[in-house]
Amino acid sequence: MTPAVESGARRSEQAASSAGAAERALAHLREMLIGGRVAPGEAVSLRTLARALGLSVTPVRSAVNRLAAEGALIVLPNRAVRVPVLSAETFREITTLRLLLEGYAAERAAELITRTELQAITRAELAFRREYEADRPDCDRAVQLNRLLHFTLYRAARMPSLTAIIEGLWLRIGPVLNLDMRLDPRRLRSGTAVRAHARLVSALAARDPKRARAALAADIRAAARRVERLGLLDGHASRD
Amino acid sequence: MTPAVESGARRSEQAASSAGAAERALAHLREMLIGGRVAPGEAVSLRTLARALGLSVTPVRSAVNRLAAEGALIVLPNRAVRVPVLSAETFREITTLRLLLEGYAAERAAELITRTELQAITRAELAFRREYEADRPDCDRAVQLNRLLHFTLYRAARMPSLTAIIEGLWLRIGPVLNLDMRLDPRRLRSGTAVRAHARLVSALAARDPKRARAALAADIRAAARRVERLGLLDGHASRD
DNA sequence: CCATGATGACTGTGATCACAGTTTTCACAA
DNA sequence: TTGTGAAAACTGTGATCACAGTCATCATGG
Repeated sequence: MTPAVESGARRSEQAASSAGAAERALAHLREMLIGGRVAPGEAVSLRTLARALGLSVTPVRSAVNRLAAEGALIVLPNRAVRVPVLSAETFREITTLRLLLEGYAAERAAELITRTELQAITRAELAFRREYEADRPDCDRAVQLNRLLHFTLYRAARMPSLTAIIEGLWLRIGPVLNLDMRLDPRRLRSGTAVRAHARLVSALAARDPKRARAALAADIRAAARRVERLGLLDGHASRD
Repeated sequence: MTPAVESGARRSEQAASSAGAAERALAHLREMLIGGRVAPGEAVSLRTLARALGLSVTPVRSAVNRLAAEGALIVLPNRAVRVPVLSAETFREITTLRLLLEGYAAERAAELITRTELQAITRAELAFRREYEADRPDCDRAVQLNRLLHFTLYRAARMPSLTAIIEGLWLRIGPVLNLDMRLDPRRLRSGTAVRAHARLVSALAARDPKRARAALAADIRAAARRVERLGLLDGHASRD
């Protein structure tokens, strides 16, 4: 695999994931982005990342290129790679697309969802609510649960390509959404989000497409409003 | 740039496009795919392609990876790269998404389109119709005009991310759509397509979103019906 | 004539290096 | 202290090579 004597590469850590190195780098970056563990505007270095993952630059570059193609990363004219800072305009466009696509997915899911899937969503909703009602909520876990809830819903629509497109959108808004969630002192979101989630679950149980869509739309719109209000976008009215 | 004495690489052909090598490879592949110049199931070799383009495998691999990420190419378990053969199911899913997304774009475009853009679309429509009414229609040109017509429409919706997503869908169905158009002895398509295009232009001129969407939907549905009827999909009822 | 096995030409992947920039840093002078 | 400039350390990119695996070809033995 390595022409030289596998000098710098860690073979020991390879056992962590049996997949290819490029896939591992991609998964890592995706997790960073949609988990909001990187801030918008932050620089990403191929070599640094490669060293951190115990890989060479080749698979890392492959992953970065893919993400850049989806708009989840940008390469500046300098060719430097950064996490993009969304303009208000771009953010609104993505929100519109989310309403269209995730709304459609919710409608279909309401018709096609299985009992098992509904149970999974219900469990996620419960855990999410509990996390936010806790004294010291764990942001990482809440983000993860929110994602689980949404994507089991989307997968229930039985349209893999649609799910993939939605994932692409989440990848782009992940940093701002979760930057927000981290900055948020307490539960600016939880109120509306928890309510919307509850309505969603109830609509799914009733197999009511319209209500499912409405509930999801409320969730999306609330999150969007919050982000815009906090001024995390490029038209930065960040007060301080 | 090249560590060795730039042995195999052609520096002479580089003047063709000033962009990076990876971008050139990507553009080439995209053109092949959405132009339908490669057949579904056809194999793609990195080294062969690199040699054809006068590049090394690195930029070609980058391009292939991106396309594979979008589903426009697939890597088999053998790791061999091929143009995917769409299953009927996948094709129907993409058609559904096209109706949703391109339909939405058409609605917005009907409201936002400028006079210049409308003129461009009108011109494309005229040229497209003439091409099909010709004695010996030029398939390549017809495909190109069709694409021009659709995408100036989508761009008129002023949602770059939406346009990008639609491009991704076209990339995946390009091979079958145009394989069809090449196989098609004459104008199975032209009738409905030309009619739909005409209705589209008229709706745009009237700035009527609903009619624009309906006309576009008719176009998409007609193309989908044709592909399914010809049995170009994975549930291959290919008679011979 | 057909089955079979070995060899050789392919496949993509990953590591490494050379390169051309850009950015940062840091020393030196005004 | 502040400007200025040179150098060093970084940035991504592309080419090349070593590798492991698959596939096809073809010779050989039945």
